[in-house]
Amino acid sequence: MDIRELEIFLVVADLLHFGRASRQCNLSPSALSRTIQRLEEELGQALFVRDKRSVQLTEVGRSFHDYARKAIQDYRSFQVALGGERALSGTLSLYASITAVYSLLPDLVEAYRHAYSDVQLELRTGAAEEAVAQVEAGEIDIAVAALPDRRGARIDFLPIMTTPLLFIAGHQLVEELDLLSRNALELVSMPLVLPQAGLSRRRLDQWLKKNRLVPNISSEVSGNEAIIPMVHLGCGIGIVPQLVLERSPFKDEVAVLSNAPQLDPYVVGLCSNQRTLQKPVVRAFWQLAEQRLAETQLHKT
Amino acid sequence: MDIRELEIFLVVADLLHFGRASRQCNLSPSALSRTIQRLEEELGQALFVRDKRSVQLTEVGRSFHDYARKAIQDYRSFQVALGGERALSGTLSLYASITAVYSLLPDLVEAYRHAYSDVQLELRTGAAEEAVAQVEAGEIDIAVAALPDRRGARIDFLPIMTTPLLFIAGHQLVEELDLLSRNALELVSMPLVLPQAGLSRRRLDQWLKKNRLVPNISSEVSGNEAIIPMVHLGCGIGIVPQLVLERSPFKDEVAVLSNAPQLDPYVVGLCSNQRTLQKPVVRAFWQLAEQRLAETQLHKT
DNA sequence: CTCCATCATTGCGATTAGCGCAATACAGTG
DNA sequence: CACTGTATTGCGCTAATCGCAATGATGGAG
Repeated sequence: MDIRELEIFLVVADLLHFGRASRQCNLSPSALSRTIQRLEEELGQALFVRDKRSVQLTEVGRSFHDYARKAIQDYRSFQVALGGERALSGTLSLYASITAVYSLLPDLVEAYRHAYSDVQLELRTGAAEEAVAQVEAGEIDIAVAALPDRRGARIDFLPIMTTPLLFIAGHQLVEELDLLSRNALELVSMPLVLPQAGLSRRRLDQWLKKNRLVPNISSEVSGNEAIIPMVHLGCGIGIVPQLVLERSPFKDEVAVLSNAPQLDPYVVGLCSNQRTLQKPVVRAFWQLAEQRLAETQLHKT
Repeated sequence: MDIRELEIFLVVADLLHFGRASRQCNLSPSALSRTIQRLEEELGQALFVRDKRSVQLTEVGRSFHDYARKAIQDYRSFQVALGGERALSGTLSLYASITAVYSLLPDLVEAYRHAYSDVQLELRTGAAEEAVAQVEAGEIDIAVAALPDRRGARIDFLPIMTTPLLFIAGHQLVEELDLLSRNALELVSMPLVLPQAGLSRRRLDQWLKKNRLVPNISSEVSGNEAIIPMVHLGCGIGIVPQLVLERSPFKDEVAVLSNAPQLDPYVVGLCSNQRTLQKPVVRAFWQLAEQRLAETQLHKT
């Protein structure tokens, strides 16, 4: 009977759907199922009736829902009261992909430093791919990076913004190959400049596989930022997140191909493992981000 | 942050002594120390000041004490409310040594059946030694037996009563060897009837070792109950818990040797492992026993 | 002053619990 | 009847937790 298990229960009780709940909790379906089983065994009462097709709360489940909400509430209040007593101190280690350093980080870090000036910050930059691994290993408290498709265990993500994946080409190449009048399938047969690995590469590979195409790769580079100069040099068509393009000094030297395949957008956000996320210094950063996110959402509507 | 960890914290906060707290929690000192460390890390604040010679609560520790007590209270209330909604049902498996079946069990079982008549009881009897093993293996919910000196991990005990270990001999033997006028050291040099294993055997072995004596074992039997007839037959001096002697049909046929070594008394009580003790059916039995125990204590005073 | 007892902590090996993956069971659908 | 969607279960693996033994530090006894 753990705070985390209570939270998991609340999600299931809210959604009444194990699969969706498991995704929301960043948990495999089996783990979620067994978590609920554990709770039910510990209480000696069933919390849900699984009706082969639907999930409903039992009477006991409803009582437990009240209890769980209150218990979590109490715990959070206590944590807040604790934070009020003493200013946070310690070290917060951040890891950010270059993409993220340009976009999200300044805002967040400024706000954090303003609120918790006693916390010493440690910022490391590197490839987005590495970020998740660092978080999993506990080397880093929070990574600010693109969210991978597949999430490891005990990792929490906080999506902050999305940015579309754009196909770009140098102006000269656009004219040479008459790129603007071609359809998506034709475009991806042109010479491509791709990252060796990473999310956008996987997205393209998925799309190619779905359409049974083999890419014509003119060059592979590491890192999204490096793609843009390569494209500028006319090596081929590149794929970059809009966010990266906007911050690039070459952004006016390349053209965006609007007649390109629609890949799923890049999602950028925070990434931390659930264990270190318990640390107050870390949780504060996370909650600050959530807060700013909520404000932004409100602002939009 | 687990209910159990909160309880552990409360014990430490109450006793302000890690060693004693660890014994009260049936935990090794190291495990207890690390449990507190975990809590402190999770909260990001120290709960105790370890002053090289004394342990004191910090300010945060006092707040946490309030929180923990309330959280446990809430949980217990919820469990009670749960129990109120539906009568307990299921199976409770008990294991009792013969000694215990005669003494403690009738009271407890009757009270339990009266309170929770829907629970199906399963009673197995056997050697006291085996009881703890069965509990550890999870084969049995609760054992009613003598408490072993060394307790395994994750096992909870509830001492209910103590009974002294008595040296007994057949009347004929008392006269033959003039037992009543001999001192303790001489007595244990006489032929002895001992259980092959078990607590009373270990107690005697300890005493012998301390006094650098080698026993003169006339016969070894299994089980305390069997000792009495053997003693009655004049095989030698036996050692039995008073409780066993009282219930024995031979109790008038043997004499108690008051001039014998004083061994630590037998402690009889409940034994369960902390995991199955979470099951409501099991916890109910345990709490019922605690309740009756408290009433008895009150009665005495 | 030295030796010893006490007490919290830490290193280490072993055990347990919790997770993800893949397979399974089962009901509704095209 | 194949197929999809959904919860569960078998299994291997990793991480958490425990007990034992050693450590370090401290105050009291001889």
